[in-house]
Amino acid sequence: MLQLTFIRENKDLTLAGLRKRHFTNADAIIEQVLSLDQKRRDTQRDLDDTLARSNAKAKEIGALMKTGDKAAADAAKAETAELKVRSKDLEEVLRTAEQQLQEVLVTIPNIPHSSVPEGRTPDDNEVVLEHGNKPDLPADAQPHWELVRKYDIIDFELGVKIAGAGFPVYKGKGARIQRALINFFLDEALKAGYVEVQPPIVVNEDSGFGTGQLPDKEGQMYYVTEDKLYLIPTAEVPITNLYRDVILPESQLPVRNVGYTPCFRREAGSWGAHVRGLNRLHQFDKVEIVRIERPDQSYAALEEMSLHVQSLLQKLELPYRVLRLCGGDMGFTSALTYDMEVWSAAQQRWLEVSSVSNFETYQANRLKLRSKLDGKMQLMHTLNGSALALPRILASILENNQTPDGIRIPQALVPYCGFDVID
RNA sequence: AGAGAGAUGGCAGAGUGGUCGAUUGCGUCGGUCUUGAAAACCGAAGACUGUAACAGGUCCGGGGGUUCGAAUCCCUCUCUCUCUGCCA
Repeated sequence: MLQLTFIRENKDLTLAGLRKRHFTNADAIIEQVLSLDQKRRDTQRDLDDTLARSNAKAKEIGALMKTGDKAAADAAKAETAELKVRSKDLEEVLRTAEQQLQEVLVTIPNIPHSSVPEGRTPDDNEVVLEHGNKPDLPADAQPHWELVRKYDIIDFELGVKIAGAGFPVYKGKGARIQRALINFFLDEALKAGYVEVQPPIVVNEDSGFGTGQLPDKEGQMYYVTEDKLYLIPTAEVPITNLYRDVILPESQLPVRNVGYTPCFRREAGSWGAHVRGLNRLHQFDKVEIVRIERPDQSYAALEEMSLHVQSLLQKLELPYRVLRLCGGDMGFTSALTYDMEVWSAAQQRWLEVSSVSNFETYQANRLKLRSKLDGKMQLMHTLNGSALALPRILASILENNQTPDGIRIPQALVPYCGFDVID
């Protein structure tokens, strides 16, 4: 959520940012925010004034009671009735204004960083760099959904029986390579200075709101109605919310956490031609890195996270590219996002395996995540990134490394797998 | 799941209708002392809102109520603890 004072003091900047996002109705909505804010503050002042007079009267009555002047006390009591009615009314007006303001504010996305490219669709994203050589596969190379059947390492039909489409069953070396990838990613993060956490994989409504999934992406999450809990779509939600309503001592900054969790996404209405096999699932595994930074350090941290993710891809010997998302393609809460995509040789397409974002104070404002720096209380910057999401990594490893004798496991992963080929 | 107890500042823990934003202890920070540290002593310190700055307002788990006045009384929700039951 944007800060009200920021909008108030930087109206033009705000509008320019929203335009970059191709956010419709920006002018009208900002006008509405400003007028509601004005009303809120005027009412607040009236109310405060009324309450101040009530408080004074109450004190006066207390003093009169003490001296035993009952008649004077009763007279003073009579004077409070009007103040009471007035403050009740004003409270109601104030509550309504605050509520309306909140309702509008949560519909406004984050302001893009100045380096975010102009653009409307994924085609407008900027390719920052490409790394590695795309392998030349023989003509009879198979996509991963054929390969997993051939080597019997993932069973999609069995998953349908147990749960439904999009819930695969990993078997044998398929299960072991999943476990290997998770451990590899976690170990690499530990080496880079991250502290491992194991959060709950369900969250309450406050948590969903804190990181921005609610109320915006309600339909994207599985919901357990009986207990009012959401299955997490990413570990970003529980891990970042560890710091909700927290004032971090300066000595604890920066915070670096890494966590492995399964992730659940309903993906309602997004099933189509491009989602075969592992390309899009309802349940998948992911290792996530989360950081909390001083505002002046957050963009350096973002670059560091990007390099960390790239180092993982390099160790896995996967060709990849890094995109800087354009204004129209960025997530609602982000100020700057890098997407990492690996080359999937048999499908002949790039697959997104990581998204690394700086949210600046957007999440922190909802979370009330602050720190006192240089004697001033201020919102911290939150960042997160996948490091990494498993299914598409696996898809790419399977496709890129297929040989007539089986699938070669990347060297870095062999110690974790305990085998060097799937055959 | 049943019965009972409880929720107060970073933590511990007072406060049961009126100068209580809240005693005290520990912890934290600053100072004195010391070559330095510890100890001792002295002092400082909540958050939000608001103002040009003061002032003012709000906050004792959440919400509502009684009262001129609520941390304190009433209702309700949530959570925690203890005992019993069940269970990885």
